[in-house]
Amino acid sequence: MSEPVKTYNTAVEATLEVIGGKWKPVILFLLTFGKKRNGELLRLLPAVTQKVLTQQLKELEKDGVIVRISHNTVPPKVEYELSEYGWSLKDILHAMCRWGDAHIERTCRKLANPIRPE
Amino acid sequence: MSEPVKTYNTAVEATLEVIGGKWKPVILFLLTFGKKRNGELLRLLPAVTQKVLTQQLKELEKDGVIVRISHNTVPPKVEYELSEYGWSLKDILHAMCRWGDAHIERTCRKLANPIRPE
DNA sequence: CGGCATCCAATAAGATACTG
DNA sequence: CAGTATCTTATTGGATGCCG
Repeated sequence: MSEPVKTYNTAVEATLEVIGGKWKPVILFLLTFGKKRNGELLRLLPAVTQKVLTQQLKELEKDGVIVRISHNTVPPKVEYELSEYGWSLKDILHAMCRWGDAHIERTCRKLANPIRPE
Repeated sequence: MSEPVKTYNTAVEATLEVIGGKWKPVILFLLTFGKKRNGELLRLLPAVTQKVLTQQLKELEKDGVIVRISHNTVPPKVEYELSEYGWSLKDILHAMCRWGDAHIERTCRKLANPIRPE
């Protein structure tokens, strides 16, 4: 009944298992600029629904790359932040950001509301 | 009828549009070790079917990061290689490989047939 | 060998309503 | 505010057979 030990053919596959979700790299990237609340993430990612966001956050938490901080207040306040382990993804995330910038330039597309550190 | 200009909220999204497919980073990573034939890729990625592989390769070609080389022989021979633009993804791919190595270590999983340069 | 077409199953995502 | 539950639709993926 216990999980069989997973094997991979390339190490890249192991990485994808953690950050391979459609929105995970973007969420993690946003968190490199600091803690974010659920509602903030929804505003920053207009194309993502509450359901999908919750799913992705739960998986990221289960994989130990983010931490969920629930303040017991009324109204509720929940914050998400990168865990120490999550910070080890910074190189990948920022490389993806740099490549994306160049790719947008190349394809004549646009950054609507470039998100940069506050 | 023409494609509207896409806009993004983060540059990371633009990157994901190119390498966001489930197998794309792995395929690209394998190609950093040199040209590969269709059949080779199928062998290296036992979990991927011909149909899915073909799809991913086509999209990568359309996005300009790989090149399809079709030799007009019998039997047919088709090779795929990184384009010059595709090589600009190297930093991301190798960062993903390094992180995956560490993650496998951390989670006590295994690399079945570690793929390294020939 | 490499790849396409078809059909069908599995999974992911959207809409809406409701709750502590 | 930050979710959950349920239902429905859309997208993705597997299996099989055929073709240049």
